[in-house]
Amino acid sequence: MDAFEALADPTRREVVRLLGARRHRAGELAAEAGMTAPAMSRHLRILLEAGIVEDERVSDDARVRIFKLRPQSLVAVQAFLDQVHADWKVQLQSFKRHVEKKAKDH
Amino acid sequence: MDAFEALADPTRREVVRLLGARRHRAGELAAEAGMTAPAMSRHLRILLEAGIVEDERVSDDARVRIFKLRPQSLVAVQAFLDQVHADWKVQLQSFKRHVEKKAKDH
DNA sequence: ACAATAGTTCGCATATCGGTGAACTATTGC
DNA sequence: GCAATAGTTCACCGATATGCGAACTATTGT
Repeated sequence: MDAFEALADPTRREVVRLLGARRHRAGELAAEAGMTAPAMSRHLRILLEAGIVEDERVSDDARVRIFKLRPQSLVAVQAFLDQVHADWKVQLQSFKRHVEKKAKDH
Repeated sequence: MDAFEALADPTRREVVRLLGARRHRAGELAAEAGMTAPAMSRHLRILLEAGIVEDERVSDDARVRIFKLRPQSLVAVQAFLDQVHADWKVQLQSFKRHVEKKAKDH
């Protein structure tokens, strides 16, 4: 599942927002999202597979799993927006030239 | 369907890219995407409902429907990325301060 | 050894997605 | 009037997403 599909779900976007601010444990994320642990666990797996988050087990308690954001995973999304935006500017310029040419011809 | 869900599908992202460069007719988009007209028609409806594209019928042939991009619809996506990025920078700063404090204490 | 805790995996139910072909509407051109 | 064209809508199908509860694994603490 790629980044776009991963971000299509509101719960996963909320997770990304939370992890942008600080690291969270799986249980914290489930509680914050008002969701059962199994449901959150699957969302986290999807985010892991998309490379959007990574997990760590550095805690003194080996049961807990700490998730953090991999911001570099969002460059693909940003690149998409940038490309569309760049092309759109070209399209606008083209339209502008068209209008100016028409005004000049008349 | 919001912008994130609309952009989750690769076909619809391709449509957005194409419309970033220039306007297209529905049939052109179907052909470009290698897809039947009905399938593209539904994608376009989803993009319309998400406010990502708009259609026009200004052609001399009233059968054709011309689609163009509404770039302002992508600000929500950009805003999401910006927020995450901003929070992440704060998190990094916080981590940096933490490390510096630790180095100073020792 | 045992209870409690953190999290994942497994089945299941429901809903939606995305594709196709067939049928339909509307417009164009002869 | 009629065939061709542009596009949409409908019925259907297979695949997948998301939620839940139950069961399981692993770790902790007593």
